[in-house]
Amino acid sequence: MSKRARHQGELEQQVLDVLWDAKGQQQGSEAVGALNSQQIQAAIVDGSDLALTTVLTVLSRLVDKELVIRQAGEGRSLLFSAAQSREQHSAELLLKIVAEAGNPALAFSHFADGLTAEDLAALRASLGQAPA
Amino acid sequence: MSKRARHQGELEQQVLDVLWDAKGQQQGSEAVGALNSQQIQAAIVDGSDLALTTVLTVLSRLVDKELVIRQAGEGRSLLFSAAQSREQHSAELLLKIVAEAGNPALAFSHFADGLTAEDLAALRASLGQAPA
DNA sequence: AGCCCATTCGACATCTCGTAGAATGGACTC
DNA sequence: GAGTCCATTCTACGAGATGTCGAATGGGCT
Repeated sequence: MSKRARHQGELEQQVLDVLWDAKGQQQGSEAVGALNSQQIQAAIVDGSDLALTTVLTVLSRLVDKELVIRQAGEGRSLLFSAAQSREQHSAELLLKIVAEAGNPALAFSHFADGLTAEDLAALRASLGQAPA
Repeated sequence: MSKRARHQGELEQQVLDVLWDAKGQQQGSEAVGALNSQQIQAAIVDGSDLALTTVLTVLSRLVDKELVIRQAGEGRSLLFSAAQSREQHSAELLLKIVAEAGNPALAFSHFADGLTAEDLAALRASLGQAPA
């Protein structure tokens, strides 16, 4: 035996991470962080040797969830890329939670209490304000 | 056949909502929003007539997840209550996302862009700052 | 002791996710 | 044009989470 089936979306997350990292280091060219299946397979650390089809299946599911974009590449190959940056994705998750929160103001207050000083400063900065 | 099985955690969410609402309107007494199974069953809108055992099963799973607290009530009955307020729970989710975000500062910036003016003001207020 | 009712157990169905072998189909070769 | 290769797609199965209950249990009460 070898790789115990990861839990709850772990593999999907790893694939997304690979794609996000690729998108991050895009150097001004055209193909913004688009990778083919084998590049993705190779980039998944984990030490485990996942079958290429496994990677493709996951990719396919991520495309269905609109988290990944699939486009034609050289010849019959396909290229995959993250639909958004890691941070845009995080922001979307944050917004969704706020939207579902009964009392956003109260939730924010608890949220602020739990943030590290560093993150707190970053948040203030992104709100375009000087620290209190 | 009748109510098609809700999707992905829908019922658990509804039960939590009932418990959160109950906790919200606690009127200073002792039993802070603690309800018994039938009260919860009755409070679940949905029009569907869920079996009491179904509600109990869900409750039991929520207790395992430590989202709900179970305590002894009158006689052999049990009382259930939300472990935290809806907002504390939201805040926890927000913090978890921030913790997993690669670049919190960037994520915050996208987050702020997506907030409504009202929520933005609330967030600023909770950071102890005056609006820009 | 026997009855009642709240609670707990055990089950089954569906969906999501990990994992991958078999089947397909187009491109390239001879 | 038939044969071969290889990327992609299909199909499948196992495990875990969740929805949904009926059957079995167990503590009180009469």
